[in-house]
Amino acid sequence: MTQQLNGRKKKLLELIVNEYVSTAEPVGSRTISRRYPMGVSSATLRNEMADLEELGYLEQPHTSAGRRPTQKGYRYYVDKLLKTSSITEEEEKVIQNSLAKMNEVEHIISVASRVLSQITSYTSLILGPQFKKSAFNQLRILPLDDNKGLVVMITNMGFVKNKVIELPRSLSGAELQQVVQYLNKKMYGLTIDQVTESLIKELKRDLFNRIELLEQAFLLLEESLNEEERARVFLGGTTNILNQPEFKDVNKIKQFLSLFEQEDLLFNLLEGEGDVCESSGDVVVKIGRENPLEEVHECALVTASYMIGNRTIGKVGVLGPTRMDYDRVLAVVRAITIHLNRVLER
Amino acid sequence: MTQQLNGRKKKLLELIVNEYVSTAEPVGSRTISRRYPMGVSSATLRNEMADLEELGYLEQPHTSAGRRPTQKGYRYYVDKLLKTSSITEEEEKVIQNSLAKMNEVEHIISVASRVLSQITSYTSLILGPQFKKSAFNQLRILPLDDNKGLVVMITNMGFVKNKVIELPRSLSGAELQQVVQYLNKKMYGLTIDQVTESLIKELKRDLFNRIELLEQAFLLLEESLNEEERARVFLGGTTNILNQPEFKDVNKIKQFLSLFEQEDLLFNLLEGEGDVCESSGDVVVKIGRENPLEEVHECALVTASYMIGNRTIGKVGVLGPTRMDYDRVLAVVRAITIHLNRVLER
DNA sequence: TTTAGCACTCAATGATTTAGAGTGCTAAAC
DNA sequence: GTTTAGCACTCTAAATCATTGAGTGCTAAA
Repeated sequence: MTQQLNGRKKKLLELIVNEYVSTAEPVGSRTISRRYPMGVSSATLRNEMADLEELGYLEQPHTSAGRRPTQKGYRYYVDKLLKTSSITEEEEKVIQNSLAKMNEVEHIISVASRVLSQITSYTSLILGPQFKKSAFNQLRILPLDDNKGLVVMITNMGFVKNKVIELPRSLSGAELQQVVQYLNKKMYGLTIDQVTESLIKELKRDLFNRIELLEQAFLLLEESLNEEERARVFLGGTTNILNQPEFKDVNKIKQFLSLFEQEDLLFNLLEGEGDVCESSGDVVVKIGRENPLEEVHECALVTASYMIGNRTIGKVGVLGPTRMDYDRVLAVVRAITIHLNRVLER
Repeated sequence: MTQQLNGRKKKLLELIVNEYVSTAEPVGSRTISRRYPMGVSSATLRNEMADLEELGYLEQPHTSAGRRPTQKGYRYYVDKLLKTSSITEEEEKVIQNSLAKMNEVEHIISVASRVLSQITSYTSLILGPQFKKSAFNQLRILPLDDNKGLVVMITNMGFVKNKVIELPRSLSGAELQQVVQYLNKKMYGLTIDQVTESLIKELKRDLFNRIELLEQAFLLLEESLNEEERARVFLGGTTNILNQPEFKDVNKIKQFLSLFEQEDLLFNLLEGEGDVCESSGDVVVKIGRENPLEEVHECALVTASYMIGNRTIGKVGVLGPTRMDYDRVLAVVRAITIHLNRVLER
């Protein structure tokens, strides 16, 4: 389908994309020949542009206007024409400095998200570390006073989850230890994902005679499964899109912004993709309708995974108009991901 | 300054506010006399309206337009004319049902915020429980393995904060217990607010010979002081304002929405006020420029405090245009607060 | 004090015009 | 065969102008 374009057409498409990205105005043959002398006249370019339109890479808003890239045009640009550039040293420094001092994971990520949106001036989304993908390490019950205790669950990735429960007096310390030991043995090494309801039922059965006493301790487990179903999505620069001329219509703005209030959609946006095609663990670009979600049909999404050790635990993304500075965004996303990996390694 | 208005003027102002609130159009004498027959002609109303304008309660966008309430007009309406109504049974049910099942505090509040914005169709803000206002209860160090431990800090309001630290092997279990015991004794009953840097320094001095070993444990304390400086602000319906005709200008939208990305501003908005005047712990209304923050000069903010026990731990608020349905919003905020108090009581 | 009547104001709406950027096509030039 | 100059044509965006109608303020009579 996607034919090979001759050199001049490639160059032309590239110029048009660049020009349109920076001006947001449909670009005409005249503009190109004036601004980027290619040794041919505007008439020639006109012919070439008509060809590119026929091939589906360009479109006209109306007959007597210049042309702008279609989704297919952007796709070709990203796949074939993009030269991987890198970010400026200054930007590099900004990233490094902002992430350097932080300790807490959530904090790091929220800062990363802010930096990402600032540098790109688009909207950033970062899918936080997913508790459920980390492996169970141990469970402790820490007596607080006569009838209260703190259940603490720790995962191999350093997540800690806890809950204050009431401890029936009738339970001796020794018994408690036994139960805890048993649970630890059974669950060690499983990811939280794998602690299914059926496993919990099984555990309960095994501990039949002590169930009621520890009903509340189990609550922690169950809540971990349900409530934390979706990791938090960290947003930055949600209003940046308002600077884009294509979003001057209030209804579009509304549709776009209300997306950010639906964390489940955001989660799917980030998590739902990257399925197979994410070969090298590198950056993925989804343009316009390539994304099933209607709200982003006029947007492009650039994502990458970040990891602790060799395990992917979340995603970094930038969402902007399809008329996006892909070159730059790709570089920034790549850089942020690398820094995030480094910092999270501790 | 604020003179007494005669009965008819009061009634008229009330009608105008109501009418303007529901239509968003400046209301003219004719409209009023047609829609709400008061036994007098439009000419009479015209005179009365001219008076109200002179007194500063009404204004005209331009000479030949109807009139709309000024900030002063709204203030008079809220202070003198508002009849406290209550919410519908259905709304009552919605609130009750949404909040009933939840356990975790954060979750409760985030749901409350969503419900609040849904019912009012304005933007809701809830200032989450403030860790720093709860009192220190105890600190524990829980050994994880040979060289790691989990520091757990628990407050009287059931907040738990923790951090994984490295434990130097050279520290014996008994020594550790001693240190922990000492810290507990020193800090018991203080609010986190009161654990100042100077106190930490003092503690460090007392434990001089063991400082280095526990440097990291102190980190938890220090982070508690700094990072969690501000409690989280939970938002709901941030895009609801886009449905309001007075916010059809993209720049206004931008200014308004970018407020929501600055948590510190939101924090001040909610916390900074309610200072003294909040006599009965009841609902507070701030209209337009009564609020120092420029971004909300065309908005009204309705807030109330919620509490655990008899201690205020956070605030509930609704932010909308000054042309707000005060009657309804006050009722809803009141209701939400009551339910929140009840649910948080556990 | 109230009201009818009337002249006047002004934003909003819609029609009309104009200007300019850009296209497609043709015929000549390379 | 490609490229180019020239030209007629198209269509939007901006500017101008006229119209409409809701609403006011004022005056004089009830």
